[in-house]
Amino acid sequence: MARGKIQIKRIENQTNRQVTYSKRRNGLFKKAHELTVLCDARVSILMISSTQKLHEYISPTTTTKQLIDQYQTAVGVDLWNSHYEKMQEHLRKLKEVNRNLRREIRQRMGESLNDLGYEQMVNLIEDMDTSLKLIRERKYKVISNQIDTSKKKLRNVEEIHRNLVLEFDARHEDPHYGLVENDGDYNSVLGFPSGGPRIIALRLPPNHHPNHHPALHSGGGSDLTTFALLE
Amino acid sequence: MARGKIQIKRIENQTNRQVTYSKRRNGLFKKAHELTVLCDARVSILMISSTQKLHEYISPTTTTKQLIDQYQTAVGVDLWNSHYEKMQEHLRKLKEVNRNLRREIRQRMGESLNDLGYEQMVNLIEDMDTSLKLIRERKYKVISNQIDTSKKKLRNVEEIHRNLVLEFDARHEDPHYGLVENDGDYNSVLGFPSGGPRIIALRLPPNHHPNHHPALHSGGGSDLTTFALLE
DNA sequence: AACTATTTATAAGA
DNA sequence: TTCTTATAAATAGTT
Repeated sequence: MARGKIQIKRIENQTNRQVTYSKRRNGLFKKAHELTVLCDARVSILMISSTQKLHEYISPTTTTKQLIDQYQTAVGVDLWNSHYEKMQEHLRKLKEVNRNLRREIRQRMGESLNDLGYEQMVNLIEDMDTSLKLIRERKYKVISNQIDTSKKKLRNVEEIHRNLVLEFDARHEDPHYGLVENDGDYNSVLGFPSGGPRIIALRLPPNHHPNHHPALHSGGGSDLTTFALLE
Repeated sequence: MARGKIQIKRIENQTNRQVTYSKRRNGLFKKAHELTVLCDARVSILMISSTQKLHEYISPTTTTKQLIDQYQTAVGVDLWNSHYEKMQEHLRKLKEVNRNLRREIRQRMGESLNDLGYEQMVNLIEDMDTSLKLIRERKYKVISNQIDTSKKKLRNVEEIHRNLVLEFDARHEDPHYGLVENDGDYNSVLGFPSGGPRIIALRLPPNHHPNHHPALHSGGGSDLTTFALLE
């Protein structure tokens, strides 16, 4: 626009094009900024040069993201909709499944029975009867397992007790023996809440017999001998 | 820039501002387009006026979405991500809820009982027992309703039958009477699957008695008298 | 929306 | 890139 008029068509000279791009870009950004200030408007300019470099202008009163968001709202076509669609669909299906699951549970709890036909109600009752039997069986199994475990624990404790009595008999001339910690309260061992492996520590006199009883496992270098109870 | 220099600051006169916005907007878009052509660049301009109107320029060689996508890639900040996050979270929660619902149903069907403690199992059995009672009560209620309905239908059919017998007695000298359609199969009326209102048509002789019986409603101009069954 | 005096942008050259 | 400058283009104020 100076020193000669130019045709508005692609500048073939690469350097020239680059220079013009740079100059006009600044001009454009300047105009955009003037518009922003003069007219209290918000402007976003994104441009990509023929060399794929990106430049942007954004009015100081806003952000590019904000303006793009507003653009979407105004234009109505949600630019990220295509990104969302699958997710939206997934969400919809999940909600549907959820609704159905909730209804099934409600019905199994005796609510929302209006949704069920007579046949379905009969089936539900049959099904729940079967399930209830299964759960009761399972309950009995759990109970009997616990009884078994308790019996084993009891036997184990009795065994330890016997050993202690033997130990006591063998060493009754020595006044230093003694049972420390868990002093004979075997009943607590039988309770339902099962803790970790229970340890009973027996303080032995320093010079104890090397091989006392096979069921007693001697602890490493410590003078505390430990007895692991069967779980 | 003509007829006097102006300060680059907000134009207070509303009309003036509007006019300037319009003029300069066109100038900006024209410049943007020249840049597009001259320099083989791609330009996107989004602008929002002080009156919240949106205008845009986009190089004919591209689309706004394309340019915004490229902008994102170049700048590295994913504009859509923040939009996703809420949805992702929602999705995650729904899946979790779904999982729990499924587990509850499985447990109510006697599966996955390993996840339940003894106490929980006892509670479940109690709960299911109660629910089962509820459902059975409901079933009995449905049955008794159906029985009531059937009884009503039966009484209605009997009434019609009585009327037909009376009608027959009153006209036994006329050999043209006859029952057409639904020829006496009252049992089918008692079946569980309830249809629409049942109609029994009785073909009467052309010159029948004007007032036969109050329970028989005469159909309009037709010579078919209809009997509506109570539902 | 058109006009036009004037400012501003910028093409070409350095 | 930046500066210079002749000239094209844009536009503020007016009609």
